[in-house]
Amino acid sequence: MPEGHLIHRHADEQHAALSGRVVRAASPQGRFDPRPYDGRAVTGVEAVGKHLLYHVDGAPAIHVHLGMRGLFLRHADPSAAPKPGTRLRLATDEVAYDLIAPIQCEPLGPQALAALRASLGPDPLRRDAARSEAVERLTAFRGPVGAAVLDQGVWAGIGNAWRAELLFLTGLHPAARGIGPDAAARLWETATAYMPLGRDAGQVISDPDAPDERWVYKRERCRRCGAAVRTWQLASRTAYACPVDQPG
DNA sequence: AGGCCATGTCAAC
DNA sequence: TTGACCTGGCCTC
Repeated sequence: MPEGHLIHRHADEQHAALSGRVVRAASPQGRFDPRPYDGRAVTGVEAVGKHLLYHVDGAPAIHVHLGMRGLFLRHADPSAAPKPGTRLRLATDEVAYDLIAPIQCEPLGPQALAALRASLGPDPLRRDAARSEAVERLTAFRGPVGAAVLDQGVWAGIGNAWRAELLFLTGLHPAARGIGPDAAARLWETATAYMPLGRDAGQVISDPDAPDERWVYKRERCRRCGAAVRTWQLASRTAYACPVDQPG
């Protein structure tokens, strides 16, 4: 379930395991050329929204996007055989990470890297995200707030589950338009408060006292008031809202 | 065993 | 607007 919180979790874990180490790189599937990376030192792994970036000494960065189905398999024994479909394996003497079914795994030079960063809005999980810019980009969006938060150029890292839960927690209806700076700031505060909990727990957390529960996402009834949750398509994804707690 | 859907995104029609 | 990506989880048979 790769929304931003899980991408950051992968980045944190792999940064700790790979950064400062020389790695073996391989592509059992054959759709990525590992040669520029094999035997080189990883200098950092970071997440920007839902994108992962591997910085490698003397080689272009590796840009990975998991999409909906991509996943990592971690092998505590780096001599373990990878699945045949493994796009990329990065391994040290201690651990191997196998990348399966990403929508993107490509080398990225400095210019393309800068373009990628420029295309993304502030990420609630990054320290360098500025609240003022987050408010500006959200209030400037022409369209419903439920489409704005899924637009990675507005805010980066939010997916469908976080959209549903963050809008609920802020009391905003996904179809609401013309969100003002106060509401935008409250939504941003909610995102920066909850998404780190989700990163640390490895799942969406919208109630710290009930980490496995959701308020409206994929629910028949609102967990707070019991009203029937409304669902409809918004920005090509299923939107969820409580008609009582998220009035029009 | 097999069908369908999913937390995402983009290129091709 | 649809297909690709080509996995995993859940459901039905």
